[in-house]
Amino acid sequence: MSEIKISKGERTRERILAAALELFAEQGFEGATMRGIAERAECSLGLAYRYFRTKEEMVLALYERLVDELAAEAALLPPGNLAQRWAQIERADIARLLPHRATLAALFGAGLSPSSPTQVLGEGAADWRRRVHRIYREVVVGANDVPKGALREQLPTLLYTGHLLLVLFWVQDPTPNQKATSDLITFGEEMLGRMRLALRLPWATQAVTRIGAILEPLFGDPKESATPPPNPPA
Amino acid sequence: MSEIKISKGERTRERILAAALELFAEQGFEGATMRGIAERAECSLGLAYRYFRTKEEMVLALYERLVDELAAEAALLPPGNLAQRWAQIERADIARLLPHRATLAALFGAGLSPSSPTQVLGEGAADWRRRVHRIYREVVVGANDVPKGALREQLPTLLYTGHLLLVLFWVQDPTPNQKATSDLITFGEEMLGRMRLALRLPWATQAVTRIGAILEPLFGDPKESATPPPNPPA
DNA sequence: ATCCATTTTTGAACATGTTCATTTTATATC
DNA sequence: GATATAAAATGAACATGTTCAAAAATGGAT
Repeated sequence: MSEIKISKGERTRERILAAALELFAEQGFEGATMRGIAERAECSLGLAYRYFRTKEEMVLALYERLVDELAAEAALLPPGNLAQRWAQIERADIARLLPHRATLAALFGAGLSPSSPTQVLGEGAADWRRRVHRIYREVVVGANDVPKGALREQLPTLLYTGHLLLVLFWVQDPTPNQKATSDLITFGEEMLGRMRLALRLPWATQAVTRIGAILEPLFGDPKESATPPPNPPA
Repeated sequence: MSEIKISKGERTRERILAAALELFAEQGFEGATMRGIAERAECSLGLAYRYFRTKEEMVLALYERLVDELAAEAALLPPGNLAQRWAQIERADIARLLPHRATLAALFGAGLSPSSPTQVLGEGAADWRRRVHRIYREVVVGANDVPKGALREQLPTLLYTGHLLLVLFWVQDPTPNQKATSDLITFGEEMLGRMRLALRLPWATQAVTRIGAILEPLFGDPKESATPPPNPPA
């Protein structure tokens, strides 16, 4: 067998992660306890913390895996107009996330707290944020109806923002079968379909550029400009 | 003194809440401990839990107070076009929330988890969600440039959604002085200014109506349609 | 004043996320 | 093979959110 040497630690880490995801699926994020995870992984409590600094980091590991799958899907996307490509990938993504809805809800809860170490928009997540951004760049570049120019720079950021909002919405969506989310995708698809028409209006183009510029610092690398939200003294 | 009889419990509750807000401001949400709060309020740990079922509920109490202030601001809003009214109230709101940014971040973190008892979009928050919705209805109704018709029903929902997103964005905004948020408000103001022009396009009107319809179930009363996100077996 | 019911208050106990000093196991070096 | 260095693993201890049964204070009716 020509297998790459896989350290014992790697295998243990995998075992723990598997146990964690099982328990998350069975009992939800806060229902699953670290002790329970360790028990199912047949290891001690402390060991779990050797491989995952925190419970949330386990969800983050799941998310990274899901991002890889999303990238694979995007690569296989057939050519077409932007609306089709966008809708298809969003629908596929939502479907793929379905078994993990409750688990991801935890990420989109705690992960949105700026103080959390697993902050979705923080330092720790910068790498896969870049990766997702690249995915949407591909979605745009591969479309056959996207005008050239500055839009090519801003559109991926906009689509990425839309994606995050869509997932956030989906996690909260109380309608049966998350129909509202589905409707929202269809709606977005139609809107994107009218894009070329709308971009005839000069202020529409300008609007896209501006909102892209505003959004960018949030999704770019958090640099020295990053301000941890202090509580200014009253 | 013609004071309304105020029970001892009420006073204690107030004392605990004050202590909590102080500590939140000084040490952030998770920095502040329930024991610390109880100590500063000069009461026992258990007593704090008599008046607040959970730590998050204290933040919720703060938020309710802030919503009341927002309502007061809205009532004093001078007449004008929708764009002006909207921008003014958003700017005032953000400014008012500033001292509590880190504290509110906790709400917008944990509160977005569908499993949280203090869920922003859940049963417990339904009352003040209705209240905020009513505020935005006033903002719309009081504007002198809003066309009649279905829009009058959908616009408040849209503005409310925008408000939530804006606050969410603001809490995360890493730019110095939250400049990006400020830019976003200005941008929104200009867009609303072009509203009448845009609504000449029939599909634009239709778009607003549709997205309003999609969003409504999320902000309406959560009824039997509410589906707590289960983790379907893989 | 006395008694009773209600409200208020307490402090101990529990569950769970997290840390850490220590021990055990694997791996490389002689 | 013996030994030393690094990796892996342990379990006790800690901090904190939360619960709860019991005690203390309060207030009204007799």
